[in-house]
Amino acid sequence: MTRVLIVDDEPQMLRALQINLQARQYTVATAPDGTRALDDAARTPPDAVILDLGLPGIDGVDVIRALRVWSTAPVIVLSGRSDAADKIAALDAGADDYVTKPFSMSELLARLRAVLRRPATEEPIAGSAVIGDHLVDLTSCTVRRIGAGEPAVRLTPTEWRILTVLIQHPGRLVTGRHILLSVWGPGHERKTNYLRVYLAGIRRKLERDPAHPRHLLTEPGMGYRFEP
Amino acid sequence: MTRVLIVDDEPQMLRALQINLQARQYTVATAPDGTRALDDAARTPPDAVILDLGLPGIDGVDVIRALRVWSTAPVIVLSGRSDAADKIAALDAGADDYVTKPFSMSELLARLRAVLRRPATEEPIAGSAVIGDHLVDLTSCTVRRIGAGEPAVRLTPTEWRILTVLIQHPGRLVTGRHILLSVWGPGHERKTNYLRVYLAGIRRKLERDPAHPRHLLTEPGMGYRFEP
DNA sequence: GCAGGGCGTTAAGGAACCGTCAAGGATCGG
DNA sequence: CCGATCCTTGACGGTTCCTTAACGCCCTGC
Repeated sequence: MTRVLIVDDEPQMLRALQINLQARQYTVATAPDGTRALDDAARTPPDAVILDLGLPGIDGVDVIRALRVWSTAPVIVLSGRSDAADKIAALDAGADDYVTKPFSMSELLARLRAVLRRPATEEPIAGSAVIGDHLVDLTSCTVRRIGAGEPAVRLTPTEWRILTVLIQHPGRLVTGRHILLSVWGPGHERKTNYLRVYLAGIRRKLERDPAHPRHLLTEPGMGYRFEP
Repeated sequence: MTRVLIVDDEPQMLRALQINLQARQYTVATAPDGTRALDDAARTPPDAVILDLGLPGIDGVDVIRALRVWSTAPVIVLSGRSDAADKIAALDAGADDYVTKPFSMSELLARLRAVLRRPATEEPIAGSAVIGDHLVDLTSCTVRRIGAGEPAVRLTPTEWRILTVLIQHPGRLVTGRHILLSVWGPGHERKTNYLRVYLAGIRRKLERDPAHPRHLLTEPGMGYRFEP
């Protein structure tokens, strides 16, 4: 059964969506704000998320980002605002579609079918990894020194994105081109010097001996590999 | 470089899209109608398609269906019609997104980034093979010594490409010309000495007795054969 | 027996790649 | 406005890899 998480603070809208989805045999979970949505998603991972942007508390775009750290479930954004800037922010944060209110229920259902159609969830995503004597946790974006409890190391946003790509393919080779596409987007495939700079930084922060890495390996001419 | 096929019958719109996409480093192909779009897509498969629904000739929805028979490239539909019924028809035919005119160019670009973000790569069929006491895994580009867990052997990019060609035709003869074409491309069919050098290197790394190979065999005057 | 072609092996030069450092620009918050 | 942080960019030295040439072996046909 396909599991859909609906996040909306208006009870009416929540109820309307819930009824329509359940009538189509979807399993529905609901949350009234971003915090509880992330909580529910972490406990029982959904197959898709319908997310209202006008939430109390956390900003909707931040909810998408937090979700994208560990989940690839498609996210359809609902919003009353039709500004291009809002749409771009949500889509670039990781949303799969953006629907402005008022919307047709049957259109929303068609868009839901569209995002669910693609090759369901691929490989289970690793949420954490051990590098050197550090525990890297992608779900909470923290690095703790093993033994000590203090988050001694801080990584920059770009460093997190690169690490995420590598850790999500444990043991496998990841080409430089793939990292550049995932992190910087199309048009940056040639800037291999970025990788050199950032990998050096990440290794300096995490590896025990940055000059002789044991987990973040370089395959000359091929790319990089995270070796658990 | 990401390749985008734009299908639109209005030269103005076509040109505007083309300029904007090329400025973002996309490779752009264009087609004025459905027939030529399908033709172009079949010849050089695009990574994404932007499709105007108001086309002369074939109906846009049929173009989507025809494309979906063999391609999984994401399709973004442009349309002047905002009826829910039209959207549903296009989305259920296999489109990934539906944008109504007039639209913001930056929004369209964001939606393009969103649909291109997905798994992106249908992985080329790969496999694994046992050579000597080594397990060669093409999907992760690793060589592990059977028994031990350490990846003791490292192969260079060219060695991987040659091995891939051979392993993907197990038990069958592969001509030297075919390997040279696959690995070095057209114009290098005569450089058979490359093969001698690299096959020697691969055998030295993988075969138990490189002088008397048991898996990477030479067929004198013909080519090479991978014997599982 | 001998010449010749195809193949295996080795070594060296040059190109491409990678790690490192440092400086300049962009962005954000105070 | 200023400082801090992060991203971008260029340069340099070291390493790996690709290319090329040379030499020896084996087999074949004469």
